[in-house]
Amino acid sequence: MSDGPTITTIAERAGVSIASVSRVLNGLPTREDTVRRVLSAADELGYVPNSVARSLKSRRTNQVAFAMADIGNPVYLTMVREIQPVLKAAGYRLVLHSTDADVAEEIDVLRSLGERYVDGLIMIPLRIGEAHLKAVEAARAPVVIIGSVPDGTRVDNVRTDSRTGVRLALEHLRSLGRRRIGFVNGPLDTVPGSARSTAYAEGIRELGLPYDENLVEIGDFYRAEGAQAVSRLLARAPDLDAVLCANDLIALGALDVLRRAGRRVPEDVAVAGMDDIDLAAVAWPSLTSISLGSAERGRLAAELLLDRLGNGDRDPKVVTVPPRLMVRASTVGEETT
Amino acid sequence: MSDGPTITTIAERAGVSIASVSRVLNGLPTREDTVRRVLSAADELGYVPNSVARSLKSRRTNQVAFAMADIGNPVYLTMVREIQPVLKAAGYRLVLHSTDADVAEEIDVLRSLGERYVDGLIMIPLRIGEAHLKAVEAARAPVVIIGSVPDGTRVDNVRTDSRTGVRLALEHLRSLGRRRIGFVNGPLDTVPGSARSTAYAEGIRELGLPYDENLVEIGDFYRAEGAQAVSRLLARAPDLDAVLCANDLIALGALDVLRRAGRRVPEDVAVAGMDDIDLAAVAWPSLTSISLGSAERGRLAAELLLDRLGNGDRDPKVVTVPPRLMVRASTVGEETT
DNA sequence: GAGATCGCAGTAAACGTTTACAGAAAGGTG
DNA sequence: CACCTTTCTGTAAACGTTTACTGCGATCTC
Repeated sequence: MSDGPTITTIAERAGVSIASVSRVLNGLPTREDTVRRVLSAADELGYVPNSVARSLKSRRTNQVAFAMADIGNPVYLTMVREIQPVLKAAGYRLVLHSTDADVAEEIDVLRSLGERYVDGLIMIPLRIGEAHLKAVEAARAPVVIIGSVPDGTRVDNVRTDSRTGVRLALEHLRSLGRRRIGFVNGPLDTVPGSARSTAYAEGIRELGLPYDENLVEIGDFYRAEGAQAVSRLLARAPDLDAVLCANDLIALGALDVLRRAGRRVPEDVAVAGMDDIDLAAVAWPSLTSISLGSAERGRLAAELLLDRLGNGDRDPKVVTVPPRLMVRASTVGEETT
Repeated sequence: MSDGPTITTIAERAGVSIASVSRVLNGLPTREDTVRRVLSAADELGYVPNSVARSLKSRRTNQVAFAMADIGNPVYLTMVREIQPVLKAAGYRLVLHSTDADVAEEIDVLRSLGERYVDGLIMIPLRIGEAHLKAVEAARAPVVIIGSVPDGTRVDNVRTDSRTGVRLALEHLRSLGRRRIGFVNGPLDTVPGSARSTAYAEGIRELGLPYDENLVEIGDFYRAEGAQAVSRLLARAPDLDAVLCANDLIALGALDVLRRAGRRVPEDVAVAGMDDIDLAAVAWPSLTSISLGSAERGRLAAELLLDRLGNGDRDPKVVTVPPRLMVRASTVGEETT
């Protein structure tokens, strides 16, 4: 593990200057004979260029960071899986940050862009407040935010339309004849939580159904917390005939709770989730879900960032991925599987 | 997005030399007055130190890489989730590599350590051949391998004992009275595939059962491929009363296939998997599995690497995580859930 | 054959830090 | 008061690259 060879080592062995070595290695025009000597010296020494030195000079690191709350969340995982190959193909490495949805940590990631250890950042904050927006605008490297930012914020942005998503789900449930449609949400101070809350209230009214606050329960976007919230909901509104869950993890918890409570899905209670995670298709019964295009959002974010890296000062772009209804057994029964 | 301030900028503003700035920022003894001037200049300018320059000088990047086949695999995901906080607490960032189990890519990751963009690497190769071992020994930065390497290889190594794991599972199934125990494996040229294949043959004999090659089927370590393999197995050995799957994804596929085939689990066919992924506990029926301590292996690998980074030339360590049997409904029925 | 042109290679500066070394100012000692 | 410490600061080199500039020998042009 001795110190590796540098261009200086090569230059000495090949009997040329370090400038020539650099030129050869970068494919700049050089005399045939010099090229040969340098290349064979580099080869014999097992030379590998030092990327740190190169970065210092070139001011590019060929690294991009992705920051999300927790890679255990299937949605973020899906995004990582899409983002990575796109970046890799473009010659970038991926640095992963888990922020535990902690605002201070997220701000810190933005601040740390000043260290210049990455060329850009893709971030998906659960909550977006003033502090975020200020930090984003002050960021020292290009940033792409996944999740709606206020209009006018000068940052590349990939969004989905969870309002329409909720509406799609509600219409689907209503079209199956359901009238007592419960809603299990995550925290209201999160971006998706607040959007989906509003959308549920609106959607219910548009369908001509009465808004009953007993049909709404708030937990968190995880399976266990979701399951508890569903239990509470079931206690408060035992007559419900459908449950819309603000994400699929909650919905999976709901399937469990309903099964244990002896309710048949979908005969007694139809269940729909959101995000269309991989698990939705393989759960039992398979889960009807609103796809919010996680994979596509990830890919688009990566592409937006690459585009921005190649072209520093174009205007910020906003890309919206439309939600799609994925109908499966948890609302319409097995026959369609 | 103008170029950020450097210590030179600060030095000018504070009217001192760059050396003083550096000393103040690193907390070296300095006159009170100088400290104040430098700090306030740094503060006003929003200075953030350039980590690339720092790395070049210090020869440390505070980055560590983790390379695995595919982060979509729950086992690797679990490891990432364990590794990340350990590294973060020690001040390291995580660089993620997905190699798609491609040997050339894995070798390339090892080679790229010469670029010195990370201080160390944790790698989990699916196959380990001569080329790997050579590349590992030649690596220009500390490496920890998760997965058994041949004895004598000079590298830190975290292993599990899948042989014992398979035996635990077989004994469990036998103790439940099962005699026709099928085995669905992944490719034999992989490290786990070959180990588990041998272990199954041995284990069956030790239980005094006849080895029947009709009870063995090979697919791949994924759910879909596993399901197909289970279908084939079921066709060849319709009388089986238990299936051991070489990982949990295969086992989840098995649950599906058996349900569609009208076999009750576990009454007609008991199913056991390996890895004890999160999903095993929440599947329906919940899945009996051999835990191979993925989380623990990840954590140990990170700790080994940190230890090595702090202490370059201790002898390589080998740590083994013992397998544990997690009994759930897919072998013993619902009552224990 | 003299001067212009060209292809190539070497010197040196730069990227933004850290740090060895030397020098200056201030204080203490005889 | 001369000298020795001590404390602080500045100069400069170094980390490993890339690249602007300069210079040299060879080829071309008339």
